[in-house]
Amino acid sequence: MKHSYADYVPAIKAMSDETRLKIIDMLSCGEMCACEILEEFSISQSTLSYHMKILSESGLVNAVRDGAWMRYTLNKERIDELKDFIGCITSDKEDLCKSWKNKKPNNQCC
Amino acid sequence: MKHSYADYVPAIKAMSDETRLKIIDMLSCGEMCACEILEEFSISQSTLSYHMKILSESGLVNAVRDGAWMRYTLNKERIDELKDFIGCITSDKEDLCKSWKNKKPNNQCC
DNA sequence: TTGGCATATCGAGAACATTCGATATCATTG
DNA sequence: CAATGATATCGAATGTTCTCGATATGCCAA
Repeated sequence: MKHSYADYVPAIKAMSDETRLKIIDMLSCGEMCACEILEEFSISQSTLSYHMKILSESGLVNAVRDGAWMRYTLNKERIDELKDFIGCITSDKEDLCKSWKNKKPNNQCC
Repeated sequence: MKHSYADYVPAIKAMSDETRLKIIDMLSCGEMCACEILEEFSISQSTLSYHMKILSESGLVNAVRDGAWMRYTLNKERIDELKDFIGCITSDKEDLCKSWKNKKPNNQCC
């Protein structure tokens, strides 16, 4: 698989915050609107808006306006891509490994 | 599964950096020492040491001293835990969802 | 068309992250 | 035990993230 690390940094950064992790967890149950989400936290409305922006700009969350409300859902495709990416970089890969290893005789370092 | 969001924040933060993602990718090929890793980057030795500290304190990477060198490996167990956690918070869960949804009649928001 | 509710943006302050060069520590080898 | 090489830590500079209150915008309903 081809991938650029930088392509995934915003999504991983989006997940690297306790509040946003909980929001993702909540959205896994299905669509929620901003004010419903807000009720579960002790943060200001502007702070929630900031977090929702980070989540939606990262691609992990879809945001659609419905009248006065914003309705949020998880972007499952994007989340699957991220999971695949993490699976990929944490598992052995013949080709890439050849270029990083095998440069030195065994067990010899610097 | 029981989990606390905060337990996973350091590991996700550790992954939210391009340099560290590449290091994880490199380590997926097997053990490497600091100076081998350093060769692949254009960063100072102290900066690499900082990144390796973040990775090892997050639990994603094992660090063992071998004489003058540090040998790094991926902590596959911890990585699997993280993958499980991400899988968990991004998939529907009967019990938790009940507490977040079903508070209001259908489709009614704030 | 005005009032009120939902959400977004702005500006500022505090906290945290990243980088570096300099220096300290620790291990090995002569 | 001195010299050298590998790694860690320190202190400072710079950039980024998170939070808030204040205010703006967008939408609906009377």
